[in-house]
Amino acid sequence: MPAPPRRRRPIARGTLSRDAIISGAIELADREGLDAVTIRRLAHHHNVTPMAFYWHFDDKDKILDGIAEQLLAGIDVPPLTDYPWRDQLKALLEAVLAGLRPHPNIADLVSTRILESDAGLAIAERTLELLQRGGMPDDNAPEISGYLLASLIGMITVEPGRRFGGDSDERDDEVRVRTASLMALPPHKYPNVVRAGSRLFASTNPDAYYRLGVEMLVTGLVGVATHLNAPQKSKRSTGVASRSSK
Amino acid sequence: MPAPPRRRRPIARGTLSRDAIISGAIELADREGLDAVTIRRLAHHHNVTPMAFYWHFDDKDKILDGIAEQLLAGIDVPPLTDYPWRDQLKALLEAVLAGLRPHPNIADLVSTRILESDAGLAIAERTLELLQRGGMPDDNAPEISGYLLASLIGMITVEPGRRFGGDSDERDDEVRVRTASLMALPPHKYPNVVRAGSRLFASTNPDAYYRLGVEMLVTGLVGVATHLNAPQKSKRSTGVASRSSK
DNA sequence: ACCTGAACACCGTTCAAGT
DNA sequence: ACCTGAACACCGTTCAAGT
Repeated sequence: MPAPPRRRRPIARGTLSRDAIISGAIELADREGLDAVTIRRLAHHHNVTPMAFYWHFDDKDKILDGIAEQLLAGIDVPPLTDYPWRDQLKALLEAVLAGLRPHPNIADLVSTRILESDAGLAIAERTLELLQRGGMPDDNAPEISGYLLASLIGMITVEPGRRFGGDSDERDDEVRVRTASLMALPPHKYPNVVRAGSRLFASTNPDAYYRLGVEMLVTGLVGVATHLNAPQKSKRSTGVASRSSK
Repeated sequence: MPAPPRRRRPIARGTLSRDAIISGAIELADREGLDAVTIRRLAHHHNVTPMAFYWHFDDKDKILDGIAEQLLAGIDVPPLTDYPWRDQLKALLEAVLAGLRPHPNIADLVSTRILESDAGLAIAERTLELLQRGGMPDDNAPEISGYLLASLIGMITVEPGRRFGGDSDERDDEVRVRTASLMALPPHKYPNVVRAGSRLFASTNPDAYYRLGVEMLVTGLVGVATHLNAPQKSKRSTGVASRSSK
C-alpha cells in the first residue's frame, strides 16, 4: 500500500473531492438559494481556484446532477414487505418527502434526474414494484411514478410561506405584509381569497400540510388503480372517461 | 453553462414595451430554455441596449414575474356554473394545463407567483370557490389549491421525454439512447425499471398522460373532501388518519 | 418619458503549464 | 493525479448623461 501523498501546500489541500464539493454546494443552496451556487463561490469556500473544479466535473451542470444524486442517496427507502401496496407506497412517499423537505431550494433538481443515479433508480424501481402490486397497467405505471415524485416536489416548492427568510421574525413580517395586501383586495371580487387570508402564506402545521398532501396522492392513486383494473364498473366519483364535464 | 450564441434577427426600434419584452422572453424561453433568457439577449432581439430594460423593469426578477403573469393571463378560466363542483374543478385544471403545456420550460415560474397578479388571483379565487362548494374546510382549502397547481406544473415538468429537443428525429434518438442505457441495467436489481423501458422516457400519448394525471388529482381531491366532511365514517381506502401503515 | 455610454463586479469555461 | 495563471466571452446592474 503506497504511502499517502505528501502535501506540501499550506492549506486544506487535497480535501477537494466530488463529495465534498457537492456537500458544500448543498449547504450553500440551503442557506442562500440555488442562484448562490456558483463555481467561484464554491471554489472560495474550498480555498481553491475555480478551475480546480473542472478536474472533478465536466461542467457546472454535472455539479447539479451530483446534488440531485446526493439528495436521492439520502433517502431511506423502507424495506419491501408483504403489507398492502398502498401502505407501502405511502411510506415510500413519506420517506422521499422526509429526505427532500430539508432542501426546499433544490428539491426540484431531482424531478428530472431520478433515472440518472443508483439511488434514484432504486426509488423508481420500488415505486414501479408497488404500483405493479396494485395492479396498475404497465402502460400507466411509469407515468404515474412520475406524477407522484413531481407532486411531492411541488408540495415542497409551494409550501405556504416557505420562501420567506429563515428566522421567524422576518418570516412573520413577510406573512403579515402579504396578508395585508390580500386584505386590500376587493372582497366582492375575491371573497374566497380574502377569507383564506394568511392561510395562503403560512401553514400553521407543516406536518399536517404534508400529511394531507400525501393522503390526497395516495387516495387518487388508489382510485385510479381501481378504475383501471375494472373499467366496466366505473364509479361516478372516480370515472376516468366519458364524463360530460364541460 | 452558456447556451451556444445562436442569435436571431433583431426587430424594429421603438416597439419596446413591457408586454413586448415579456413576449419576447417567453418565445426565447420556449425555444432555448429559461437560461437563454438574459437581458443582453433580449436587448439584442429588440435592437436596444441592455440598459434600456431598466426603465421598464426594476431588475431581471421582475421580468420573470412578468412572464408568470402573462402565462396566467393566457389561461381561459371557464365560467362559473351550477354543475357539480368536481366537474367544474376538473375543467378548471384542464384549462390551466392547456395554458401552461405550450410552455414547459417556464411553467414552473408560476407556481410561486399565483397570488401576485390579477390573472393568478382569479384562478386562486375560482379554485377556492369550488373547493368551498365541495365542503372543503377553510383550513385546508388554501393548502389544497396549492397542491393542485403544483401538481399540474409538476406533471408538465416531468412529462416523459419532454426535455429531448424539439425536432422529432433527435427526440427519437435521445429516447433510444436512454432506453438502451436502461436496458443495460441488471434486470435482477431493477426488474420493473427494465420492463418499463422506453415508457419512462416517451409518452405515446401526451393527452392521455395528462388526462390520467388530472383524473388522479380530482379523485384524490374528492376522496379527501369526503373524508374531511365525515371523518367518523372513514372508508378504508381513503382514511386520512389512524392508519397503521409502517 | 425613454434610452445610451461607460464602468463595475461577477460569471462559466478553455488551455497550457506547473507540481 | 490534481491544481493554477492567464485569458475569453458573457452576465446583471448603476449612474450620469443624452434626447
